[in-house]
Amino acid sequence: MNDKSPCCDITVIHEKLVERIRQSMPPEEELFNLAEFFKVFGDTTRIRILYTLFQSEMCVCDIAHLLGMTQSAISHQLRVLKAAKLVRYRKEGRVVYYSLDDDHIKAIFDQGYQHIQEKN
Amino acid sequence: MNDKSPCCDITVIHEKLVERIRQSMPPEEELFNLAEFFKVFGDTTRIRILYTLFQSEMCVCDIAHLLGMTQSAISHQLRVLKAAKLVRYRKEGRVVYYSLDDDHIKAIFDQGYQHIQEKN
DNA sequence: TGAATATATGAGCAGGTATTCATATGTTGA
DNA sequence: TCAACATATGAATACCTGCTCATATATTCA
Repeated sequence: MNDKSPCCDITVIHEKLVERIRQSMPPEEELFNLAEFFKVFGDTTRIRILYTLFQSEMCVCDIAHLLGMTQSAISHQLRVLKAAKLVRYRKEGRVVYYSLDDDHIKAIFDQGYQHIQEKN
Repeated sequence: MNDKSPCCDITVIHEKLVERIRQSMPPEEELFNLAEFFKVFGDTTRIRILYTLFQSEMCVCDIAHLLGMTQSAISHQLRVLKAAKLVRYRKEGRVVYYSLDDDHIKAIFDQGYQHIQEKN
C-alpha cells in the first residue's frame, strides 16, 4: 500500500507519530512468525496436550485416552506442536513419547493463565 | 467419552499415569478460555496492532494508515482485542485512542519473541 | 516372514475467521 | 440543523483449520 493511502476519508491525523513508529517496526516476517507461534497456543486441544505434558512425558495413545479424543486427532496436533518446536519425542519400540521442548512454553502458558485469572 | 474408549486398538498403556494427570487437570472451561486468549495473539494484524500500541496510544485512523490497512479491518480487530481485554480506549471528540490494557501483554509478547529467536 | 499394533498422514468436510463493502452511529463546527 | 468525518458494525465471501475416516508406515513378537 502506498504512503498516501487514506485510511479514513482524509490524511493521517498524527503524521510524526506514525512515521516514528513505522521506523521502529520489526521486519514484517518476524511479526508474522510470532503470530504463527501464538496461533499454536490458540486451540483447546493443543492447550490441553501442553498441559498434560507439563505433568509428564507421555505417549500418543495415553494422551488420546486422557483427553477423550482419537489417536488420529492427537497425532495431527502433535505434528503441529512439533513443527512449532514446542514438543520433542523419543521412540521406544512402537511407542513414541512426547515431552516439552523447553521452559518458555510453561512461562508463556502461566503468563496467559495469570492474565485470564485477573480479568475475571 | 467414556473411560474405556480405546484410543488405539487396545487399552491405555500407562493407566496410573493417565489417572493421576486426569485428576490434576484444571476445569475444562479454564483451558478453553486460555486457548481463546492465545488465539487473539495468533493473527498477524492483531500482533502488529499490539506492537504499535507498545510504542504509543493511537487512534484507529493512524493505526490503519501505519499498517496499510482499511479503517474497517482495523476497527474489527480492535473490537476483538477489546473483547479480550488487551486494549482499552478513550474518546476525544470523534477520535478514539486505543492503548494497552496491562503489562502481561508485553511480557507474553516478549516471551514469545524470545522463543522464536532461539528456535531460529 | 506374517500378524498385531502404535503412530503418522492424506483427503474431505464442516465450522470458524479475516477482510471487504456498504452503511450506521456519533461528534464537530459552521 | 446540516455537512463533514472518525469510528463501528452487519452481511457476504474467501480462506483457513481441526476433526474424521481410511490407510500407510514401522516395530514387535510368534
